[in-house]
Amino acid sequence: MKKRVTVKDVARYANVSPSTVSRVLNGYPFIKESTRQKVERAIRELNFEPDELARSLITRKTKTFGLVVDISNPFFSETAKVIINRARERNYDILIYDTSDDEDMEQIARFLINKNISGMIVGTVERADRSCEKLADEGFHVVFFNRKPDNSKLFSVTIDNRKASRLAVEHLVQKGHRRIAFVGGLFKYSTFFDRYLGFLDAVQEFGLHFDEELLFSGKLTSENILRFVSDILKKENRPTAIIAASDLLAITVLSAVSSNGLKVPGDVAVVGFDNIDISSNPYIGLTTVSQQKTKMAEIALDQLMYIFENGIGKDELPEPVVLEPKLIVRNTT
Amino acid sequence: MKKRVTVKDVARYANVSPSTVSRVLNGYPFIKESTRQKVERAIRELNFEPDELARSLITRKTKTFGLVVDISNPFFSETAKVIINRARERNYDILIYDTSDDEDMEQIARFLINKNISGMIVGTVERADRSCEKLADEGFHVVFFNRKPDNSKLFSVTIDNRKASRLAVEHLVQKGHRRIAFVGGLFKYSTFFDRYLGFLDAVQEFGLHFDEELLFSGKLTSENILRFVSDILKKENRPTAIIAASDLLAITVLSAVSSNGLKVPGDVAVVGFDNIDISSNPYIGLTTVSQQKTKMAEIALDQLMYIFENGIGKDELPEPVVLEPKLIVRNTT
DNA sequence: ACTCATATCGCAAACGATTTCAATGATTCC
DNA sequence: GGAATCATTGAAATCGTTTGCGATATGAGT
Repeated sequence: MKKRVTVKDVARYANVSPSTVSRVLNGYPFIKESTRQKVERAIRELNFEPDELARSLITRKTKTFGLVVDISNPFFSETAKVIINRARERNYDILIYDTSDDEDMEQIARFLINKNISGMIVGTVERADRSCEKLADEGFHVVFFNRKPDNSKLFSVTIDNRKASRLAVEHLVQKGHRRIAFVGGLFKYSTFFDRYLGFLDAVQEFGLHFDEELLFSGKLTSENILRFVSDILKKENRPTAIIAASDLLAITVLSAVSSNGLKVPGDVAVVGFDNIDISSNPYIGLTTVSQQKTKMAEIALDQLMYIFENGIGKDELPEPVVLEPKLIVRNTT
Repeated sequence: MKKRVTVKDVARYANVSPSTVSRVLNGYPFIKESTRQKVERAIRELNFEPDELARSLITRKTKTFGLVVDISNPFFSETAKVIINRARERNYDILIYDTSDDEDMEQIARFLINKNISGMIVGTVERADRSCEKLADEGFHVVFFNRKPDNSKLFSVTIDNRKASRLAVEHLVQKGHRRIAFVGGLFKYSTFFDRYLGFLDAVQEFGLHFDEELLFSGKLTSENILRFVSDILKKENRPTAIIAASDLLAITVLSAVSSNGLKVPGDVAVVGFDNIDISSNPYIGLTTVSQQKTKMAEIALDQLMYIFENGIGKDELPEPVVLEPKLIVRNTT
């Protein structure tokens, strides 16, 4: 059981008081250059690392952020990887709060605050109600990731989902498709809703016929999707392409298509969103609109760290970041 | 900014000293029943929750465990979900340590110990060297999950991988297959090695011809696998079935098969291991040997919590748990 | 009644940092 | 040259618990 080296030890070694050591540690401005050096040298030579526990006990904050996602969803586990590793490099910890269904954001925040956690990155959760804004006053910061809080001043990083959809349609139109179905998620999620809007945009832009019946937006169970796709494929003028609002959905669509005896992409083209890892597996080879998930993850974390470390002026609202979607063409179109 | 209620408040309210409150909190035996009741009532009425930070500062341990896995691998993100949620119910936290490649176990442990973390569940990492055993003396406990430490006294929960392989072969033999290929991972991982051994067992048991050339065990890149599968499928007496040592591998195998113009399961049958979520997607419909991942996750966590809370006697080694594999037949066989 | 063991509990010192307050020394200003 | 200012540091309190030690009370044993 090795002995811990504390600020006291450093202080004694450097011939100063513990307070001074602490000040050096925290970048307090009024320290004589020479003593700063002494202290820093002592820190180095004694191999001192401040005890975050003791530190947190008094400052009432930890270098830990919550990551609120559905961790078994590949899109999120893949981005979580990025966030976790980047956080580790910077000596922060990430606590994953797993949530599949919609939970009350404020309740989640309370849970994290109780653990003295300093902020959270929210990926799931229905929609950002304004309750989160107040939390900033308590020193708890919230950034949105992949979802755009409507009507709120909180920071978010997303892709331009509307444009993303347009990209998908454009690609299909170029391939000669005119009847395109859209399998969307629940519209209360901004992501899905925006993708739907973009779809409508494009339908109009390219002068396609809009058919209410080629649109699905219910609960995303396998059965629902299989049934819907089967139904539309049995119509006399069936669609020749299907856009699914996520890769996971798209894969289910693929199965519905082939179980109806049709070929992809010959009879029906399919495109998804997100570009999760499995989509690039040659067996799937899904054409998809990429989210730039790595970049998105990095920005979300960086922003959170920034406002945590520097605070946030009353009026300087961080501009939401909107990334460009990118079409990745593979074998399903 | 609400005021925190502390043991002091509780003490005053119950008319005892803080020490007594603390003792009640920790189940100290010599407390008069009547005062225990008083204190408990005070705790309830004041809605007191002990500050884990302060607690940890002095006890030098946290109610946090590390989970060492490759979090973007579906098998692990799916089990992580189980572990995280179960931990949360019990008021424990999970810190994910993401690692794709082999890192030194002891170094990871040191990292976690520095954060006052009390133990870890190890899912990845090449193999458990004995260095982890010493850590128990420092109060840091290690349990293995999905990997069996060879030659070590540490706790582990796995499935009977050897039997799992046998199950797969048996199933294929029943379907009339006699020439079966095996795509395994690196043998330094106990999981993969055991699956290989089970394969050999079964080859012998069912009197199959063993052909060195139908065996792959190199680095698991997509290219390697595609090439290998293509090669063996081009032979004049090609295998009629392929076993892949994980579902992810199996899906890649599927693509290799179809890109060689062969049909699954008509021309070639394929079976995987793990039963990750995507495998049940009808488009994949992979026949696989299930790991009982949920149960495995639960046991690992429970065991870790148990030895953390009750300590571990010098000589009572916890028996490793080995779960039964279960064959799940879908459309690839 | 007088030990003595055994419950039961409170005091005060930890744990390892931060932070307020005041003291000191140096510098500047008139 | 004395007052005022400002940079620089240390002493001590604090954060919210746990815990070693000692004090008291209680009851058993003789």
